[in-house]
Amino acid sequence: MSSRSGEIATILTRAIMGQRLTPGAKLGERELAEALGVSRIVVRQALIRMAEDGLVTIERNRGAFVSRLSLQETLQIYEAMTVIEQGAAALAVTRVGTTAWAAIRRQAELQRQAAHDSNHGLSDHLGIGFHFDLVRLAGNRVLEDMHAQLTRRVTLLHSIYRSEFDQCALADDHLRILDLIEKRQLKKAQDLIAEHNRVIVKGFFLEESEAKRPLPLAEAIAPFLATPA
Amino acid sequence: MSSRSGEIATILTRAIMGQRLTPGAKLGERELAEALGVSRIVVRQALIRMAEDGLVTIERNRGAFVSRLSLQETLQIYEAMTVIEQGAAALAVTRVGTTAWAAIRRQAELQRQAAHDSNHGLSDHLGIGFHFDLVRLAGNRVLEDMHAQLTRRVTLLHSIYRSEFDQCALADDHLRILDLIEKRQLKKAQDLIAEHNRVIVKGFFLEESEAKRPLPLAEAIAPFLATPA
DNA sequence: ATCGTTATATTGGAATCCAATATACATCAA
DNA sequence: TTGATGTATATTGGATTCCAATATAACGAT
Repeated sequence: MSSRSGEIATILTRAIMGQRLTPGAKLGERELAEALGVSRIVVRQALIRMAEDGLVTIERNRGAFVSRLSLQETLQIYEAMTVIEQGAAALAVTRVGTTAWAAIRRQAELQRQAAHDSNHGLSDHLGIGFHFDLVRLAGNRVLEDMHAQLTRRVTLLHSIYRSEFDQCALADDHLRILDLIEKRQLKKAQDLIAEHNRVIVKGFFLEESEAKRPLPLAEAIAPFLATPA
Repeated sequence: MSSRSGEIATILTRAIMGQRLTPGAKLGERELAEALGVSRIVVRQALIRMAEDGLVTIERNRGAFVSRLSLQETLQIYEAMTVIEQGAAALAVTRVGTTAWAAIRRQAELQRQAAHDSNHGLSDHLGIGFHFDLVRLAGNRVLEDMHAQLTRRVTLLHSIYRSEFDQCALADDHLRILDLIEKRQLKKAQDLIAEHNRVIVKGFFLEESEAKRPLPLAEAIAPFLATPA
């Protein structure tokens, strides 16, 4: 990112994705400017960027807050993600057999291993990566960017709801999706993608997590200040 | 829009969509600030917004320009639009028979009339509206917004390439798409959507239009200064 | 004509200032 | 005590001014 405000936006986005800034948190300009060592203007520009992305909500004369997702918005985001992933699956058919295809398959199997070994952290990480990689297989940057944006927005959910997933089932789904695409059973693959995402959404709303105590702003962003490549 | 920069962004977006600001046009901060009667800061924030949207490209220390679309980007945008419209079609199946459905059907038939009467302007207008309405039928705001963004971006093409479409064929496609959805032949409907969009893309690249002389900035945005509701 | 140098203009950003307004606080009435 | 009202304060949105970095243009020398 060549601009200061872009860097700031990246830092704040990381803080949100890392669940150190949770929905509803106030993002005061002065406070952020001080914590980040930049002027208010740059902070504001960063917040505008993030508002455009949907991660932040700016209220006139009240300031910026980490966005809250309504139930309806959540459902619509997941529905949109499903649409994109289904489309990506259709486009990815032509990629079967490439090295990229082999890679995603390997990852999916690693995830299955991790899930069966109850390595929740790794399994979760690989699971998220799968959806990413599937879209990347489509070879369409525009689609990829839109999907990434939706992914960022649903991260807001993780900060509120604590979900209990059947990691094994999810990992198995991933492998089955790949199988179906390989066998050119696109319709079935797309149906499974839809079902798979429905399960994920349901997982979120089964139980609401205890409210996490919000961190002080400066503390929340601290780990992300050093901007590694 | 509650913020000044949002209003400015809207004005500039309209100017681009109205093809008064064409790809490559320099959007000088000072010049715009003067023409719009606001400070440079607000203009910059507006440009940042639009850059996030893809309509504007900001180059470090060089300024903002109306984005140019590469051939590859164009293809990917249309591919993404196709994916979204196909997904929307799937979701719209449940809307068959509603008043909204009747409305889009009426519009599509109006377009066919206009096309057969060689009323190019009206036909074109209704044709664009069709794709919009189809996505709106899905009842998913997130999907709708993404589609609208892609639509804004492809407008950049209109400013460069002059296309010769077979308006009648396009209008007929629209009606056939509706027919297929009504008959629950989703796969065929989606295939037709894909083919339909492929034809549109091809139409753009058949012949390059004469270069339009760029308007002076102030003149370009003049018609959009009065912001009607 | 080509290359290097200088001059100029523009951007990116900081610091300061101010109006509008939302929130908090205090005061007062029931 | 509780509710309503008015005041104080803090924050935002924006304007203005200033400056460094740098890209572009103008210019001159070879």
